[in-house]
Amino acid sequence: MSTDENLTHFLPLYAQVKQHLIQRIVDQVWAPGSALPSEYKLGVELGVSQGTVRKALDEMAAEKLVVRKQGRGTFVSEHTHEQELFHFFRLVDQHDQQYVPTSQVLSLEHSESTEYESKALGLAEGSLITRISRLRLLNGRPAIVETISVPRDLISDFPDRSAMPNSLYRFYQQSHGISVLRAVERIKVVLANDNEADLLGIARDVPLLEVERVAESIDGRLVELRVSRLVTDECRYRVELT
Amino acid sequence: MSTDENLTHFLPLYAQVKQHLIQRIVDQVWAPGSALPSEYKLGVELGVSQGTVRKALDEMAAEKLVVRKQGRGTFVSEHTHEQELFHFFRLVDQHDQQYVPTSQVLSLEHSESTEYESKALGLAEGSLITRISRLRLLNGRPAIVETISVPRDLISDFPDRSAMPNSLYRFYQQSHGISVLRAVERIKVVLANDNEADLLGIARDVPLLEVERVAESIDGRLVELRVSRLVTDECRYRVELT
DNA sequence: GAGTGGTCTAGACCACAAT
DNA sequence: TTGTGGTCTAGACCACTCT
Repeated sequence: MSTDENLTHFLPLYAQVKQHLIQRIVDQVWAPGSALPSEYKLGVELGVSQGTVRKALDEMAAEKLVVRKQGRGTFVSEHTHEQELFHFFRLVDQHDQQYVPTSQVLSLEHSESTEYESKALGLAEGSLITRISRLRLLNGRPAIVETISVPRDLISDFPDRSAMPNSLYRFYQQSHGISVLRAVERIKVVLANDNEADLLGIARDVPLLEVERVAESIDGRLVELRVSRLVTDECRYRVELT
Repeated sequence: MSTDENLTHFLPLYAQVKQHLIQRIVDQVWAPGSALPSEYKLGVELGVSQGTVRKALDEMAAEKLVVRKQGRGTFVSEHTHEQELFHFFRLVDQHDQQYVPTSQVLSLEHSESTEYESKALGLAEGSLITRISRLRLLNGRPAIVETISVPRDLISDFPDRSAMPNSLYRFYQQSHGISVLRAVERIKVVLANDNEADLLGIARDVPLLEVERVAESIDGRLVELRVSRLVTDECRYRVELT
């Protein structure tokens, strides 16, 4: 990695180092949870100073691509129950306490994508997808009906209904090396249909909060469309703007 | 700023520098929009190296407390129309385009705080507040009814209804040196009351999205409670999780 | 040309974790 | 004791802005 390369790409050295390191994580040269070489070794290998490697790794740590532990090393991020819970699950009770949801799989089907799914996931219409429906409970009470659509060419071997893990992002990562690091959610109000009313123990046409989430993997692929519909009698969707 | 201070507080030098600089921004030694001294000058003044000042300023830039401009200097952040729009206003249309809302002040009253307001803003019940109601239009169509509650001891001189600026955060900053940098929003579903139905041109009991926002200033004071109720026929509340 | 932030380097020492 | 990341410094050079 020479300075000439810098002049060619008009990109600072540390940014080139960062891209290089990200590519190696994407390529699973270093798997989630494993340690990267030390800053000094990476510097020697890439022909830059330790300080330049440090700046690349600091930015990657800020983006949660890696976790740095003093005295131990730098590790590729992995999805833990805690992380997923506190990072992607935004429902809190009236005292701002996060819920620990449980899940009950209602159905798992293979199908062709609808127009809506295709558009959201950037697929050709009629692509093969897997569609999972879940009922989620907060404090043991049915509160969320959720439909998850995943392209079959990304994940083709979901476990049986009975063995489906509560934390899907961890499953994607551990079984397929797909790390969800980013998501966009769009929220609106809808009315419960008969099925949702039945599952949630409410009347038809009761208004629900709909959260539509598109999840993106570390290399930019759209992994999942998740539409959650929930009763906000007791819970709130919480966002911090900073 | 000696190293001994570091040993006393068990805080890295750059973090002490950062706290010091933040305090000077809070105290309006450097007003929003004005330039800080150069890294080198600050280093000399505080008795640390330029690199240590740089690390402090880099973190402050990441937190949007300051803006750094190559070749020009480092400036205290100020609320611009653009910033406020793209940072705090999360409503988009069906093509993910942000709206540019307009506002119409419905009422401005001075009052004692309700239990709800007191709790949200951390006030003693019955504290003096100013309460503003606005109707906000998206693409010229009424879409949001908003009630804003502000402690009178923070802002006591709101302009008349007719002169009320569309961008309140800019007003807080320019007139009172109060910079809103952080907010927490909680979202739920509610039903339109008669007044809301009337203003929004919908029927009573149509479900609305309610966004409750508590805004916090740079020094941690709770500046504003804002409850917005909106029709999500066409718009969506958009969040990026990263 | 002078002044600013941005990048890159090299080296010293500290704090922490494992052996 | 060894190896890791964390902090701090000093100095060089680059890129940008203004006058």
